[in-house]
Amino acid sequence: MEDYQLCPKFENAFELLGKRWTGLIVHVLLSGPKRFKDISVLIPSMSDRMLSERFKELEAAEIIIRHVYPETPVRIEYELTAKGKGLKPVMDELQKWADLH
Amino acid sequence: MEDYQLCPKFENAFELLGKRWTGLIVHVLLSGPKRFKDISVLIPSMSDRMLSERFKELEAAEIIIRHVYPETPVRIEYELTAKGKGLKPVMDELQKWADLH
DNA sequence: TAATATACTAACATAAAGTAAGTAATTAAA
DNA sequence: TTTAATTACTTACTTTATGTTAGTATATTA
Repeated sequence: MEDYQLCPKFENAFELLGKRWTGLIVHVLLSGPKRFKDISVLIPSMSDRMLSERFKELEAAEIIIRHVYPETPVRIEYELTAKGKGLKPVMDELQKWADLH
Repeated sequence: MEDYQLCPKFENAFELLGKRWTGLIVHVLLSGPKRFKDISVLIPSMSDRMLSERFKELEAAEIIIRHVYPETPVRIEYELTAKGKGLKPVMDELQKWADLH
């Protein structure tokens, strides 16, 4: 039961970012909405299967929204929500750290 | 081959933090050096097996140092290196985000 | 002598991720 | 008009990562 001596919010945050690909997906979406294919090209080492799964998780966590444009052919874009965009400072600090070390 | 359109340093950073438990371990070590048992108590949902494995990875990445004090019984402490402590701003920003959302 | 503690390791089971192929809808090319 | 190409996925199967349980070596205390 009483499973956390440490902040449960922080734990939840790492349940998301501590999964492979999640951080990179959020990172690339910080530069603007993208289509499925855009991201799979930007992160070629990730499989489509994983991208599809992560999108669903991030949507459920309200970090991204899925927009469907009923054009022909249909266009689907993924965009960060306000909550998702709120991760920018985290990503910026991580980028600084990565550059330094 | 040419596998990244995005910053390889950033990708490497997420190869570490994008693994389960890694972030939480770094986080608790930010409050000072800890013993194996201390951390396993602070993060009870993580198994000893994982802690042991993560310690090795973090040591290899030069994010933590392992100190052996040849007392009786022997005491072993894990401490963040300068590189490890450099992750504090990242963790701080993530904590802010977690509090807000 | 038995029990307790620390810092692990080993063996095995389950869950997550990787790989390869396939699907439905549409458009363009031969 | 069959053939190929594109997007946004899904399905089936394999491999890797993680979880679970138990065990080890060393030492101290009861």
